[in-house]
Amino acid sequence: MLSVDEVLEQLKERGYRRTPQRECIVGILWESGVPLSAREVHERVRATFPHVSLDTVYRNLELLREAGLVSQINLQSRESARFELLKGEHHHHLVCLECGESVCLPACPVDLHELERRHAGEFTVINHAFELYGYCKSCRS
Amino acid sequence: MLSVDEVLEQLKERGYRRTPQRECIVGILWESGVPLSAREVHERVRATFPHVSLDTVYRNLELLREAGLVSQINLQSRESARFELLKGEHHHHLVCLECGESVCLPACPVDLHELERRHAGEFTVINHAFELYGYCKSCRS
DNA sequence: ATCGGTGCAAACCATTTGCACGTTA
DNA sequence: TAACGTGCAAATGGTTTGCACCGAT
Repeated sequence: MLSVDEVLEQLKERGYRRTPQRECIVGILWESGVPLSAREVHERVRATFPHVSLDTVYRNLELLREAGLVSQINLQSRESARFELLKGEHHHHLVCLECGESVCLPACPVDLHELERRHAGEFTVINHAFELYGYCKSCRS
Repeated sequence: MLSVDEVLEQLKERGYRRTPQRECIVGILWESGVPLSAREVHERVRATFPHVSLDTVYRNLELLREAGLVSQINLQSRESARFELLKGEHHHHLVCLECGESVCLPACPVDLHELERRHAGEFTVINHAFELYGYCKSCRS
């Protein structure tokens, strides 16, 4: 379970600098339990740094994604991508088709090693995505 | 396992008309084993109907998706969506991060009923998405 | 004769990029 | 002070929409 400082430390090890904007963006992602869109991150960052631009948010999210510290989620929805800080535990989400809110699934239902083994011949598996779609308590009427 | 005609028949039952463009788009999706982007569908349709517009392709793909006859796959990257005709069998894909090509997984690795049961209280599960990402034989060097 | 479907062009919207300046190491 | 990071504005690219005409039922 990584802390905000540990995340920033990992960035530093990769040669990235520590800036107030970057700290704030990581902090926002850290605090929020659920995946956020770039726009949502931007709005929250602006509460502290009103001058921060949306491009900076995008650039930092991309950078965090490349560093493997953030996962980007955009399967099967035409909406904007959502980003989540990976604090360590591997998991997936239940996504509400109505309000877009997402809930964490307690565990990964997939035996990745088994799948990797099965396809080792033709494919090198790097990553996977799994999402459940449906309606949350307040949206199913 | 649905045929092209059966797909068009299902559309008719929902009040949609049978047009040459629509027939052709369904035919293209049918022939292609792999998911295609809207642009790819457009290019292939144009081989037969040079005048067809990209918007028509999008409108028909959306219509087929709404009718539950096509599944939309958004790769974990920011590339364009891909669309696949559902001929009946439920399955998922292995997607190459380099060339974008996808391979069908033989089976669904998820016990959906189990998951539905587990979350029945707070969530009504409608659908799910699962994708493996990695590198295919020719792209991993 | 209707009303859905289509083509065209313009609009939209999330995301990306070029550039000049400010900041971190 | 040398890159890196940021803000701004403009570009990009996939997808959607308004509108007038065409064609299937």
